[in-house]
Amino acid sequence: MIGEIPDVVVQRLPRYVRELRLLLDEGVEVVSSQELGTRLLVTPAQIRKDLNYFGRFGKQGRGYNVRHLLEDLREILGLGREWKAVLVGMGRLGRAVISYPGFAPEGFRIVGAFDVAPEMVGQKVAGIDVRHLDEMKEFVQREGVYIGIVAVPAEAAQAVIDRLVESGVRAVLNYAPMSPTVPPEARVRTIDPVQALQTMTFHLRNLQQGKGTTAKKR
Amino acid sequence: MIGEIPDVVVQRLPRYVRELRLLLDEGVEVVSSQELGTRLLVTPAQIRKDLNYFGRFGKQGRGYNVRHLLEDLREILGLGREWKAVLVGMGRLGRAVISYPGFAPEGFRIVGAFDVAPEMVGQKVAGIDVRHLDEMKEFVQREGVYIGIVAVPAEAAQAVIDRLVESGVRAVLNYAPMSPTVPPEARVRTIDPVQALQTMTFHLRNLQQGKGTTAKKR
DNA sequence: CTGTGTGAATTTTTTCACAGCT
DNA sequence: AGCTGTGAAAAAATTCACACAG
Repeated sequence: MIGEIPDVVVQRLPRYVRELRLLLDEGVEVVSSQELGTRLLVTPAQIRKDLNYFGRFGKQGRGYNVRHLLEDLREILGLGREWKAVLVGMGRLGRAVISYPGFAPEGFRIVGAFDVAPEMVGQKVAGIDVRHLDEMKEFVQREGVYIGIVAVPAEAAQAVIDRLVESGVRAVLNYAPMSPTVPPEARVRTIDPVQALQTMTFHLRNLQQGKGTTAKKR
Repeated sequence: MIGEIPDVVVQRLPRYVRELRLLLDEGVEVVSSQELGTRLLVTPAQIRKDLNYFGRFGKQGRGYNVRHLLEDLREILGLGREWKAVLVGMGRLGRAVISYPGFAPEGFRIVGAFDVAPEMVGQKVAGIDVRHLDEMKEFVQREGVYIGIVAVPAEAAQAVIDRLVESGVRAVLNYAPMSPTVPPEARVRTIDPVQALQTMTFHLRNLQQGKGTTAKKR
């Protein structure tokens, strides 16, 4: 039923979902590709094409029913259920991630935390027991976890990702600043704020240096 | 001199930079597009095409000098200097960002922090004074800051971004889960781990719900 | 020989434009 | 009349393939 969907299309769907929820909260019942596109800075044709990969959700002359389209897209993205995740790496970054309140409302629940540092293992962070990495495989398989979040130093990340995938994890959210590889049965996405900044400085490179700490006031 | 570079090319350059530094640290002096491509999961032709937008860095029959290519790419990306940044939003996320040790080694220094909450303003976090948002514009202009980092709730983010750009900021790193818009003189990039997860669940959607006892093998 | 630089070919992605449903 | 769904056209990105430099 769903054929081969270009990845670039899948990447856009979550943005549609989020905007549709805003529209729903605003009490909007029907939206045109035009209006949705304006709000998301996407062309109407692209929205229609994207949605068309999955079915015919619109009513000609009218637009899309916000509630139904939202529900359908959530279903398509597999968001109609809760997803368990494990987090590896309980350093500063890992602790920030496990305390981040943005995952749960979207159905992502961190159910296990792992590290190798003896001083971390056995602790409880944000209500979750920190276990030794060696217990991870058993845990992942017992709990049926398919998502892993990696917050270890870059040097250790590939090995951790390998172990996650070997344990049964099929989707990895990587916070380590490196380019990981995974076997074809798994996916990985890297969150890297520094790289995001570095792509923008390209366009800024001829701007003036700001005043340094020793600069005189003007 | 540098013509119109496709954005998709610029996005890849920081990855090349990072891999080249690793190679340099390993003592590798020369690398082929083949070898670099293998390490980054990119085709050799793509690497050669990308680099070609900026000049001829390679030696035929030999490859690219790691040190020189690294330096040249850093210069192209504007990474040969320190960039000041301001952070807006000192909630849980903002405090994690300001304490994140990954920015400074790459030349991004957070020099100012802003919030509107009276209980935050006046505090010092990670050695940086938290000021009221109303002081931001003056600060940004006095210090010559071109980068803003946004860690406020989604509802407030667009207004904050508008104020940043109006203050003179030209690049915004947005941590709020929303789709911001900026005028053409500025750039914005959004860091959104939830969306990253949501693009991956699409491929996982037919996996079993996991609960210990009903684990299934294949 | 090896591996770059680069036009040409191919593939992918986006946009156009309009028939047809409501 | 308004707006979707969708082929066709256009644009963009990627890959091919090879002349040629070291």
